[in-house]
Amino acid sequence: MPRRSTGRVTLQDIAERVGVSKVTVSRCLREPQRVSETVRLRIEEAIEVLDYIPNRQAGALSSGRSLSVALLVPSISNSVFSEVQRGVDEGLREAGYQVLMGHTGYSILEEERLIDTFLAYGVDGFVLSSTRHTDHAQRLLNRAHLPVVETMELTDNPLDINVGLDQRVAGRAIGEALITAGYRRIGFCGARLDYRVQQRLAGWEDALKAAGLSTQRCQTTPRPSSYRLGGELLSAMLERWPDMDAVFCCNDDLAAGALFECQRRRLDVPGQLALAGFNGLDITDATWPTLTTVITPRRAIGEQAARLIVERLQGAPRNPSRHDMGFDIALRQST
Amino acid sequence: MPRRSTGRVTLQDIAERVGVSKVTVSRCLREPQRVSETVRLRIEEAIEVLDYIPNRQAGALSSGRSLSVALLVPSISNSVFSEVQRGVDEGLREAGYQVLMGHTGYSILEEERLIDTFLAYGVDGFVLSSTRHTDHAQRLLNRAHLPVVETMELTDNPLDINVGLDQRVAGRAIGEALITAGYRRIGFCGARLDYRVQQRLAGWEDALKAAGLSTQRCQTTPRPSSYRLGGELLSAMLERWPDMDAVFCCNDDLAAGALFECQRRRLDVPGQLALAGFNGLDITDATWPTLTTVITPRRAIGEQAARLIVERLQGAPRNPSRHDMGFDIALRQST
DNA sequence: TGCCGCAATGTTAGCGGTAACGTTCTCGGA
DNA sequence: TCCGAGAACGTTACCGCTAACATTGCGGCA
Repeated sequence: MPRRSTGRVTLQDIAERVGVSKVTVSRCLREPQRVSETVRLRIEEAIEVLDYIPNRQAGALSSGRSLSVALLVPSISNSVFSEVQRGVDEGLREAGYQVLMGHTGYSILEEERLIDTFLAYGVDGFVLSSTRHTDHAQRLLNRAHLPVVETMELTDNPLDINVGLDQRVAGRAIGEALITAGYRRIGFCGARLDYRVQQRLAGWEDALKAAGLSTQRCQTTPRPSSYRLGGELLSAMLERWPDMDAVFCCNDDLAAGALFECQRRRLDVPGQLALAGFNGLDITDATWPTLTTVITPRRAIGEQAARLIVERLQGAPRNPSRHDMGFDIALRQST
Repeated sequence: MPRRSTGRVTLQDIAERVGVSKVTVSRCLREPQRVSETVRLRIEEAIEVLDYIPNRQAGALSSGRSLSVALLVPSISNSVFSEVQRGVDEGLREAGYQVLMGHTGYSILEEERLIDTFLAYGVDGFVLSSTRHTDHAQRLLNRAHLPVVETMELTDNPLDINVGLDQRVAGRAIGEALITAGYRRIGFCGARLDYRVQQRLAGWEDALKAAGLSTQRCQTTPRPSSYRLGGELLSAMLERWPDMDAVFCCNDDLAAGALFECQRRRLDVPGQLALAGFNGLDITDATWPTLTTVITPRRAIGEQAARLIVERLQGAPRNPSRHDMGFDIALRQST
């Protein structure tokens, strides 16, 4: 007994109904202008009537192209990446590609696992949100000969394409902005401490050292960021360094949490303590006082990544490149 | 000239290296206990050495199962759904399924498009985050004979499985909580006005009417929620109804934004105005004052959805059902 | 001794598409 | 009249994997 089909409508069903071969139907879907008007109309009608849904697995298997691209982000709940995702999604959808998203939970091992999974699914390209990967992951990506974009931070050794901003320069810039604003006893508070946060910390140190200021007021933890953690870290810092006059928080969540803690303590911001965040999330422009932050071009990063991937998928040659998308300092009420 | 292969390592390559047929290799991957120890070890070694990655498209095409499930959420940036996503993801991954996520932007037309896309990709099931769909989407889902879970709200007419909470009852509960706390001139502010928000609004009206209170203080807009919008809506409401003593915001983003606006106006919360939100996002427990809210079991909803999908994928019969996951009222400092 | 059963592996025939090449037919120009 | 070029459609052979069934070999038991 032959294996029975899944029961779904196939190209063959359309072909039989119209009285042509299934290649003609396939052609009609991919290059309509190569099929005569009359046949095309009848095929389109049959597709409509039978609710035909092409089987992409079969198509991909046969053509070697899946028309999908994987986007790996560290965390879905972190709104930082939802903007990147939007940019990527929009750009790729226009070109007819579907974005498949995975989240690594900030773990390069999990990233490796996902790269493996999505390679198994036959994606045509990858957008990663870091430049740090396991050796095995790098090997897999190199062997696959697919376009790969590493986003968010910049690196001197891109796997392929690199789109992001210099996190260290940005950290230095916000440090300098605080110094320019007159603050002298500036703290840093950081959570998670992934590579990007470390870079921001290094930039903050650069700025303070260049101005001859102490970099000792530095409170970090490997725990994941959250509003509450921002409050906790700030409390610990106020305890250790009561004279602190400003804090650069490694991201906006911590900064907002720190602000709430100040409100709880009836500590005037920026009168008694100035606060700065990083990323430019919506909340920084909504709180009272509004929060000074570094606005990162996340959407633009996503769009650029999509553009470069599409270019490559449409035949552009492999050409390792680095795209610095810059950043903006938004000086707001909190400093 | 025959079509050349993609150059990727295939089952055949492994088979040749080990000196067995490719079926044995395939079997070794799917049912290791059915292959002799010696052969198994040699196959595993070959897989390791050659960095073999199975081609899921081919596997899915042949077996009719893709080991993937689609999860459609309205918005990725809305942290409400990231918890659902985590629950779904965890549950499905354990069972060996990959979650493919799509976002509908709160549009049922876009949902329809995504259902079509993911059917083309051959997913084995769907988790939707609403009970509202286009007719065509419903037809597609019914015809596909796949397990489908509609989450978040409850419905009397589930497509298949329904896991959520009664949004109207929850809206009523928070209304009653405000009344019990002594508030009498209670407002409602809502954005987006999707079905769930409408239900919460109806619940709020139920509560107020039952207590003989006026339901006129109701400010809504179709615009999407944001912190800033919460501030804008509150401003408009204070203008129209200066005597208002409490506001139930349809979600936590609006509530937080309203709180920030109160701080800006030096309006004491809850002294001069009480605020309540909906969902129980992290921020509600971090602000000063902390925000009263309805805690929805989003993670549990996701986990339950995953459990029920897996059950069905493992052979349980179709059995339309409704699972009320309840909610909790968290009375905090803002009321 | 012969036969059965089972473990281990192989053979065959697809799954639903698409690339590459073949065939048919029409039509215009030398 | 004949030939050649396209347009329009068909045939064939895969893509890489797996379901279903076939085969082999060995041990145990009547």
